[in-house]
Amino acid sequence: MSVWLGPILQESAKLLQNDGEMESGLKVLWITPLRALAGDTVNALQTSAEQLGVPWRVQLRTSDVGSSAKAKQRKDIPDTLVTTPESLTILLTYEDFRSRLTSLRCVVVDEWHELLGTKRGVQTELALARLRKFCPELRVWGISATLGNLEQALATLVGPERSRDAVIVQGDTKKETEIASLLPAQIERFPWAGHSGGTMVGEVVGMIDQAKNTLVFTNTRSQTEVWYQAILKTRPDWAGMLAIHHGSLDTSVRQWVEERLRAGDLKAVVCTSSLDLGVDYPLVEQVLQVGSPKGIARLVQRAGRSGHRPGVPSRLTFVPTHALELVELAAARRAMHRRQIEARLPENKPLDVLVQHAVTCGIEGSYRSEELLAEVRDTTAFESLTDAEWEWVLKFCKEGGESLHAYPEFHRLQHIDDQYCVTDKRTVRQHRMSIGTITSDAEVQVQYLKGSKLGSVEETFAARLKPGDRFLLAGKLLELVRVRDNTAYVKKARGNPTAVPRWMGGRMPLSSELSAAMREELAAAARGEYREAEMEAVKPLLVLQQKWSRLPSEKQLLVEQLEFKKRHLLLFYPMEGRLVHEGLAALLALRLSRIKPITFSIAINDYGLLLESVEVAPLEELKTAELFSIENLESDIGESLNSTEMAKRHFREIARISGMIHSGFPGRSKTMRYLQASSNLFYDVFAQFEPDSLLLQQSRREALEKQLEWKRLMATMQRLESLECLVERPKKPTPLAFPLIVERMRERLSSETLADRVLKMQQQLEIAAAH
DNA sequence: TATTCCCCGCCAGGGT
Repeated sequence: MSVWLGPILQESAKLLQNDGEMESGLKVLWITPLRALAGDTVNALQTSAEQLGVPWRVQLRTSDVGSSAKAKQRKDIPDTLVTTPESLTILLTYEDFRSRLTSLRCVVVDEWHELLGTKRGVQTELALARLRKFCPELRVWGISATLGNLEQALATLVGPERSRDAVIVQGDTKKETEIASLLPAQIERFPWAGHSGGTMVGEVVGMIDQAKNTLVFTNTRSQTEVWYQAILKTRPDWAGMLAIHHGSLDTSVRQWVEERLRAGDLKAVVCTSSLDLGVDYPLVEQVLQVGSPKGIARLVQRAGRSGHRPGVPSRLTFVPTHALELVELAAARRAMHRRQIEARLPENKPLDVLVQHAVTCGIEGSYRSEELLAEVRDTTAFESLTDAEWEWVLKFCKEGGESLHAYPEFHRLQHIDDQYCVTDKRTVRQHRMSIGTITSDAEVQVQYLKGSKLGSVEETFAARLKPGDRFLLAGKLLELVRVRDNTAYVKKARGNPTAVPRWMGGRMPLSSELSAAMREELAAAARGEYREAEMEAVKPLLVLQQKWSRLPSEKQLLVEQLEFKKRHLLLFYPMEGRLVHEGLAALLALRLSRIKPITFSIAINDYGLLLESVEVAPLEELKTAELFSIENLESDIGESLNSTEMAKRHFREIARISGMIHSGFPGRSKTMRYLQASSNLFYDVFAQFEPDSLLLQQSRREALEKQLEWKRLMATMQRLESLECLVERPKKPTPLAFPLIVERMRERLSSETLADRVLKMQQQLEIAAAH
């Protein structure tokens, strides 16, 4: 970070000097998406200012700043303010803030790639449009990691009007990134399926031992807990030098880990992407990645945690958890060298965020409809907002729309003398408390009886625990004593855990770019070209796939049909990530069952999908074109999946952001059940009284896009339609089929029985392969 | 809703 701040501050100081006499007041506003980054940014900016001889006061404004300090700050404003999008929006609700902005010359948005493509990004766009209106001469700078769509990122940051005159400045030092893999000694003995990577613990411990310090990235929070225990079991002498870091640990625990890491006295930290960003650790020598990186950008980002200095290469070692992940890695490396980094696509017209903004602006002062509309259209997100949509938004803020007008608490905006404003004190207070676009599931805090906090688990997990049950959190074995007031009180325990908490995170699919690169790598293997070390390692398995079935070229789609344990299996391998496969599986099952009434069971992973049935599926009777036709796609999806239920669940987010439901005070959230129940109620009321409500429409659209990757599904179907369909009838489950069959079994078996069964199946297959 | 499944944010005003 310090690499960047110097020149940026110098530039801004120069520009300000050119503007003539320096006024007192706020000059630079620095927006960062991360609170953890804000404190360091303040220090770095203050140091740079002193070195440059610019007598500027730099201050922090986030939730970490106490309310009295915040109140003082509003009267005696510093020269530079470092803040988050949420805190900035709250500032924009104060009527005195506008008058303090006359001296503002420059806004810097740090880590813009993190905000772009999210509703937080849209919130930032709207805030920037306000600031530009208050200070027309404002300069806007963004700092971003490499992205597949930098031009679009720029346009979104500065707004449609100015994007032609805006410029992209790239660093001239090329960062070297080296990616290697821990290759299993014998690929035949290496798991064909699974995800934990347990077989690699020994090798990982060896790697950690050789380096001064290591970050071990895993894909899930529960995986960090399991890996932490596994490493410690192998090397008990590392107790105290090994730490754990993920998003469900208490801030105090995380800060302690970050400080120890910075001081350089930790051997290793097992973490999730909670350490992707944030504080810079020049001391990190080695980065390991356990399991699929899912995308090229993520891989590069994580590698970048090591060698965080100019001129020093970043290095990452990949630890596969099953054989096909080696293909992923080989593909990711080649894509990285071609600079094929994923794009982050900006959100388009999320009206829930606009509803929130319209109320925010009405608190700051009063406005005329056309006036705010023009300002809002000055963002890329709402550039194409129609008059009718805007009228609907205002009406919704004014009287809760068609459905809620009987309830005075939804009459948030008043319309007086052609001006809109908020007058009710309670509305103001409630609105400030619920500003922001991040919605999360209700969690139960976990703390010792003595009082120190450890972190949180999901409500559903806590509900299943009985006093005396033991579970892992923050690398410790804990025993539940009691649950009270949304807090689980625990004490240290001995023995083995009875449960490992699982958190429902997002279901990250393999990115389109990585999927495409993977298909290309497999196609090369089909031609006999094994171009990377990982591909050489996995070669025996791919040769087996070819022998028992086929490896498809990029112009072919492989379909396998086989009988297994008296069931008929139909397997497709589009390699498009799990979300697309989920929609596709439901759709194919529906279209096949129209020809012949069959019930299918479905399994999916990032590589393909499985349809299982008692009777054989009528595959020959459908042409590829009919199977993958995008005609009637929407109604077929609606019929095959419960898309109303999907939209209903998603509506909770929209109801929260648009201010229909409130989650209570920070840290004292109402329970999930309550929130889901009230958002369901709102959904039903809307569906009955205002079925064409724009927020309902948004909910349907977003549910499809976020839970099924709708656009990608359409593109996939068009791609599949044009491919040659290869139908193979292997006698045994092939290496590609195997993980899907395991996935299918998972639903019926406990995890231990499953592990045994997988081992047995694989051994049988190995014997078959030997012959 | 499901279970392998990242991360990120957060009031105000008056009292001591």
